[in-house]
Amino acid sequence: MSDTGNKNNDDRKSQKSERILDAAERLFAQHGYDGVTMRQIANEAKVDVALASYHFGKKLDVFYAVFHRRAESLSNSRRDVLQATQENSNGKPQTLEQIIHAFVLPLKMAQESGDPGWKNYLALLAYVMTSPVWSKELMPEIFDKRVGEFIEALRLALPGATDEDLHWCYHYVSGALALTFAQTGRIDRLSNSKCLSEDFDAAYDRLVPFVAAGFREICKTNPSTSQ
Amino acid sequence: MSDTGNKNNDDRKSQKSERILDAAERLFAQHGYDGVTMRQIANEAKVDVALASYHFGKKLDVFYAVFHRRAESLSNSRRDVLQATQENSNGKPQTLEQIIHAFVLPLKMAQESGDPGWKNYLALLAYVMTSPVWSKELMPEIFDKRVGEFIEALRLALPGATDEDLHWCYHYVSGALALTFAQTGRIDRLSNSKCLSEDFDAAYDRLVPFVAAGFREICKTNPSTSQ
DNA sequence: CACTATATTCAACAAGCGTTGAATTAGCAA
DNA sequence: TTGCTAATTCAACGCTTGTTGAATATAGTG
Repeated sequence: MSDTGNKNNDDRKSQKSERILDAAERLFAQHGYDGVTMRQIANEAKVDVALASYHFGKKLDVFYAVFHRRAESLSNSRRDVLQATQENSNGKPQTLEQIIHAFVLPLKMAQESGDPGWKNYLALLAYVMTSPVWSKELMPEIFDKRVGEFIEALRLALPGATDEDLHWCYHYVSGALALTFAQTGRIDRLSNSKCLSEDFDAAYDRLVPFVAAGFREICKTNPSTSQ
Repeated sequence: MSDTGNKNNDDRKSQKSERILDAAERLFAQHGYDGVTMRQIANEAKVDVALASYHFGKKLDVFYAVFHRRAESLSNSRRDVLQATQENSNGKPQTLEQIIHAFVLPLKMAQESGDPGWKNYLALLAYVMTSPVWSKELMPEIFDKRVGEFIEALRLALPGATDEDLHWCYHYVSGALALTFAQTGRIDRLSNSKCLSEDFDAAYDRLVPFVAAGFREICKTNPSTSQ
């Protein structure tokens, strides 16, 4: 399966430069930035320790390269899916479930793409999102603007909701997603393996109605005249 | 305020040993285990670098000491609050909101205790919860059993709910809480400072009805005879 | 072939790491 | 005081870290 003789079309992707990013992605996702050494990355990628520096610069630049390799693609995919569902509902406001589904669908697709790199990347994203240090540095430049579009769509579906309510509810969604990405295996243990961390189908299919109900509960208009 | 002359009743708590744990707690919560050096801890605690090893052993033992210092206290407090509300509702099953409130109340109280150490500890807990490595090692021994009691209480309030539904919903709550503890400051930025990471009142007061509605949506009995 | 640019490895550096044994201080009992 | 013990500092150890300049291999071009 790997000894087919096609020369460099396939090899482009399996070059050492990409192998380094793959290894770093997996290791950073599991142990965090400071928990990984350049030598570990090189070992896992089966290259010399100096090669990562040659291609990407300092260790911090390796981390940035890993983070940015899939960031734009994922962020754009989320924008596209949200836009597509907006156009499909002709003028009418989308339902809450549609919006939330559009928000998580690209994540679900990434998880199920078959590429283990995507799973590692989302675990890395969970690490970045929950880190007080990295969150401030890396989330604004690419992912925060998508949140703004998401919130605007929600505002249309939930007229009368306050900014505070919308953002706190989004915050809960964000946390639930991050813990799902992180794949800690805790739910497996707590549920006696009735739930599995890798079962993203189960996680996402319940997440959408769960948070939709939560949004409706928090953002319902205050009872003024019962209408 | 700090130059009162009482000799050793107050000083017991401000001894260097405790100062080391306080410093380590703050640093570990912000930068993770590998992002902190023994010398940073000693600097922040204003003691010699060898003192932490003298009191606690290796760096890993310092981390364990920090984690365990408040773990039992927090875990027991959660058990007590849950038991107390169970006894107050005489035999009748508690409402969802009561159960969830009992689950988060000790966390809210810890945050608002005025001791900045508790804020740092909960941020450390978020770090541990979301780390694939630490979660497996540290969550089972103390915190996981409380989750079992919590789920059992939920099962009474939500008859007919499956184990899978209950655990996935708990997973969402857990993630939302972790991101709240982590205090990344992201919600401040996204909401143009209309929401504040340190505003745990706002976070918890919305969290309870939010997840209660989510639980009801997911765990509602399949429509058999409308009752 | 030679030439060149790129890719990769080798070897080594200075700095920082966790840890520890010896020396010093502080606290307290006799 | 003296003696004893715990607490704290000092100084240094061996090791690992990220990084880099020189050396070597590889691939493509003429």
